[in-house]
Amino acid sequence: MIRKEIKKDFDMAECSVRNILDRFGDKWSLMVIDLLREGKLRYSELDNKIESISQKMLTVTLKSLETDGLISRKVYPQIPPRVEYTLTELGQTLLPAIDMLKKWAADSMPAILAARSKMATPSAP
Amino acid sequence: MIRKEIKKDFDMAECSVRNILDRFGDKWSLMVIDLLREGKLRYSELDNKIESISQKMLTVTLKSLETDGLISRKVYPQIPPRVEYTLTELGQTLLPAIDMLKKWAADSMPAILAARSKMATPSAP
DNA sequence: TTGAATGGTCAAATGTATCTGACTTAAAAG
DNA sequence: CTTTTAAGTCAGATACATTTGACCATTCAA
Repeated sequence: MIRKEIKKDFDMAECSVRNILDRFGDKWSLMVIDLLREGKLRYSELDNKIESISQKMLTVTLKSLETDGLISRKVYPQIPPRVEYTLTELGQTLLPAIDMLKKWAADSMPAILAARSKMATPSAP
Repeated sequence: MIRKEIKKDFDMAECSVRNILDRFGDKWSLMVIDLLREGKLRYSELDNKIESISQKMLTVTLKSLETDGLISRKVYPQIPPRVEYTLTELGQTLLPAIDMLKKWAADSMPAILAARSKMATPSAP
């Protein structure tokens, strides 16, 4: 997402790993979706929970997720403004896949760390 | 992956979406794994199948996947050289998650495209 | 003796995702 | 009259992923 390639909108025929990464391979999109799984969150709440994100990227990420119909944005015409974000039904359908990835990461971490330290000492004396 | 953050090796406790993206959020890693699902492939075969990848990025991607124990690299001491890459068992465990993502993308594409065109014409005239 | 093929490496240039910091709007509180 | 708040916007700088193009070693075939 965010990239130009998206506009080249995705090739129904190919539907490869590339399309997924074009959408979610950025730094924040999946994280925002994951945070919204429990319900509504305001802009500032997301900002606090993620901490390291810049305002600009939070705005950009939320906008692109909204454009794709994965989250919805509700504005309350108050002062100061109040904006709440929730997952749409479409957005919710992504959660099982995210969970699977998270589970894979949790299960595989020991093996990955082991492989990595093996590379550090390639059967050295 | 490839980024520095990886070295900061990943926080067993957090195990969030971030760790996954730090590993696979790049442009090529998941694609390589997906291509290797059917069996061995030589360097040049991967190069041909992906087309748009540069030699350098193919090398870098393969090396980092090997370091993480997801693929294995077998060199045949011939001239000209022959190098074959295969998924390790660990690498294979990632396939179901990839499949789930691909299925999600295929299923959700119509809805995403619809949402996107709705944003293009926000109930205008 | 030149060229092709394989699996690379390296330096430098490019592209683009992301960050920083300043600014905005409107009302309400001090 | 100044500050605070929420949810942004904008310009400019930075970081880093990726590409381009040159190069290497070795052997066989022309």
